[in-house]
Amino acid sequence: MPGTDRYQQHRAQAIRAAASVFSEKGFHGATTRDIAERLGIKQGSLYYYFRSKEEALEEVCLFGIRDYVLRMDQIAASDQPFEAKLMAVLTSHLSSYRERNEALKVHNDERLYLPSGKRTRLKELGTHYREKLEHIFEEGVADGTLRDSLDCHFAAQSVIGICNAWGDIIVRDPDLDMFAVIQKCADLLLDGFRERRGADSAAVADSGHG
Amino acid sequence: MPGTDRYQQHRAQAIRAAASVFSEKGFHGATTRDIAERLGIKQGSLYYYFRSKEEALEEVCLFGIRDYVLRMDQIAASDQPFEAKLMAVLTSHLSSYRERNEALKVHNDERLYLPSGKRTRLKELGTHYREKLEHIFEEGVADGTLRDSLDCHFAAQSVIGICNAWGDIIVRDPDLDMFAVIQKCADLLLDGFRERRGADSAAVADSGHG
Amino acid sequence: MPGTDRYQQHRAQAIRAAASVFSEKGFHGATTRDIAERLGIKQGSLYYYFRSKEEALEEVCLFGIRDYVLRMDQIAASDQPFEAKLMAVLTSHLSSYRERNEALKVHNDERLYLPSGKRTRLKELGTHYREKLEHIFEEGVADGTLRDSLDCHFAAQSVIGICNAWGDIIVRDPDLDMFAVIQKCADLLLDGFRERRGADSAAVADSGHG
Amino acid sequence: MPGTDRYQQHRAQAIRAAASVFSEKGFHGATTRDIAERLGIKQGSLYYYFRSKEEALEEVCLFGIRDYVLRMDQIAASDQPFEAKLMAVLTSHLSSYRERNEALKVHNDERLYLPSGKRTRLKELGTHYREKLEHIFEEGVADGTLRDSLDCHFAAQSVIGICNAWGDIIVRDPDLDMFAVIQKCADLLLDGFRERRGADSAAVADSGHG
DNA sequence: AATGAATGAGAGTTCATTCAT
DNA sequence: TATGAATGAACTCTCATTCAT
Repeated sequence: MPGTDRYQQHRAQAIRAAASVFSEKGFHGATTRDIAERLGIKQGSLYYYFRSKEEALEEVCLFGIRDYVLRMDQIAASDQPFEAKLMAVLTSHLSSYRERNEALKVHNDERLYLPSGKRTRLKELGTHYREKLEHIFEEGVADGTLRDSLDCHFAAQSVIGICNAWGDIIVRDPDLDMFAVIQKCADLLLDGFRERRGADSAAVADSGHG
Repeated sequence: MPGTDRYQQHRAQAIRAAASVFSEKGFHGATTRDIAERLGIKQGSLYYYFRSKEEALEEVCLFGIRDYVLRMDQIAASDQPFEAKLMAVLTSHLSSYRERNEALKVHNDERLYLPSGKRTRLKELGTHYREKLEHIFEEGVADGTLRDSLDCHFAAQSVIGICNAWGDIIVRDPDLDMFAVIQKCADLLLDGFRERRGADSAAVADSGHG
Repeated sequence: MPGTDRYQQHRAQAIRAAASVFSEKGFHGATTRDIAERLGIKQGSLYYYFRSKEEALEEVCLFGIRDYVLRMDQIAASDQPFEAKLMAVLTSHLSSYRERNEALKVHNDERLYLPSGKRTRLKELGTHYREKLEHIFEEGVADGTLRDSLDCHFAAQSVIGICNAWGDIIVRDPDLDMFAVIQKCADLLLDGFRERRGADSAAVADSGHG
Repeated sequence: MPGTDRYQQHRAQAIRAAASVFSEKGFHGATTRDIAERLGIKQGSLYYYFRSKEEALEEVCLFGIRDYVLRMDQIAASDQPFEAKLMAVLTSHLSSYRERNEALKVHNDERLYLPSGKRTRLKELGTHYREKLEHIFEEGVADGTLRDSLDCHFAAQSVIGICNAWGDIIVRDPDLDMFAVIQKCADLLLDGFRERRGADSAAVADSGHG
């Protein structure tokens, strides 16, 4: 009997189990038995929670970006300088991976295996995320923090790309210092790798390093 | 299965067909029948060219990074300033994707499905690539082009990450202007997004970017 | 796959079906579909009872010699004169075939197709059987029933060989009088085919050797 | 161009190769590629010598019993006492195995996989062999060498059974002393295992044993 | 006289899914 | 709420066979 509170709790566990298995073996490489085993139930019982393996993937993907998008909304709505928002975005994105929120990885790598019909909601959320991020960049340009010439679409995509790349590495290497990575990403995104020849550049380059 | 020239030619075509299918559907999502069909032969005949589906994946992955690593060697060995080398790396990496070399994407996304034994050669090549790239960054630091404080390992990983992220986008959107992307990536990596406040920043910002 | 009673019962039926099919067509000539059909289930369902066709063969072979060896133990432990034990052995062995225990035939003809690792248990049981039989012969020699010069190893192998040969014939010809065969085998094994002439027979027996 | 002498020679080699492979792996377990490899030619080329794998089996079986039956004819036609003929039969049969005439083993174990139509010739030859052997026994009874009560059909079958059983063992154990086995088989068949209680019997039982 | 290349049928096996209990 | 049992479709892979060369 769905609708129950307990049912929803169990279902959430099922989604997490599916996320874990999908992220390890990929959607097609994972079996419903794998998922059931991780949950501690039998294969057939899984269908009490999902109508199909595909629905499981759908739920995992949604779960993966839901709070991730939510946090972006919060960050975007907050009243901080650009640099702080960027840090918040990086932290939110990368700690998603570290908190074993394997669902995000699944969303990134496996969502294409959903039929396009079931992908629209995800696409909307993804677009929403990118647009918010773009908007943050636009604000940065407007208030003079960022270069006038900046292509904010490019910037947003690049941030997402870097975060996902480092996210994958972080997931695979639990000893990696996530906050160091976040810091270095922020430096890269703000100032790049090149040495500043001007007098004041040192102060800028230093700011915020632990 | 001789080392005939014709045989090797056909086999190369088979590898390309496999790359194409794997990149579209993933290793587990793709069927040997898919590959055979793309090649215009019957399913069973594939096994004239590969001992197994897994061997096909192996060959695709190797094919995917072979010349990619080769080009990196050439770039690293060349006698150019850092900025030029960076541009060359970005161009090589991203045009790998544009040239429909789907094998690179497959290498990135699917190589983990190979048994670890068959992955060592790939790992070596990948490490070699990253080390060469790191070395380019180290030279950049040494000659004063890059910040002293730069973590070259981080830098190399980030470049690879950004390239793969944009590579995926490029593969999916054939109308995207690849050279514009390359240019913007170079700008990001060199100078970041932040506005230069100092007097001299103009000189830096100028170099050839629109 | 629990240790349920019902499950074990069904599995036993599956083993018997496999025995029947293997004995008819040989291991490689039989298909899993054949076995499933004889069981009245669909091909894929067989794998609920066996992990592989090979495991089915293994189980059949074990089933084929298990009680056969057991009966030998009982006979060997019994307190009867040699002739009675011999009769019991022949009866046990041949009626194994008549009782449509096709598993024994499978064990004899197909066990070599098992990987050597899975054959050790069978080898042990087979050796055990032969040794018990040898021991019966040794007792026969010791109590004066059998010739002093008898090679008991040869004798045991020969009994097994004759039984298997007649067993094959018996399986194929259901009208054959099994007890007549048993009797004649006993006669052969005890006294051979030659006429007893009394005093002078020795001269004849010599001719033709070495 | 069949009919040539060279062709027939090559074909004979092909038959022997097939015999070797079939005896090792069974008819269904062997592949045409296996046979071709043993011959040193390529898979497709085998069809220059056989219309089908089945025809290969047919030829092997025929080859396996042809000279075996021939030798039986010679033995049966010869003018020797029963004991000598028996020895000749045993020697002929068992040395067939030792001479790596794997074809005989194939005939025994695999002929049932031929369609019954193609089996008639074999059946005739087999029957012929058994009848000749039976006839030898009948002569032995007639001349008083063998018991009056002997079932000659049973006797012939038993001889064949024992020979095949020991033949299998001999094939697998190249160190086994074949002539010792022949001698012991002869003893068994003539006099059985039981001790003779008559005064002179000791001499008989001893004769010929090393 | 032999082979490279291909084929198609069928093998064993896996797996998402169903359903009575 | 969960499971044991079964299914059928699909998959990877093998193999006897063919045929142009």
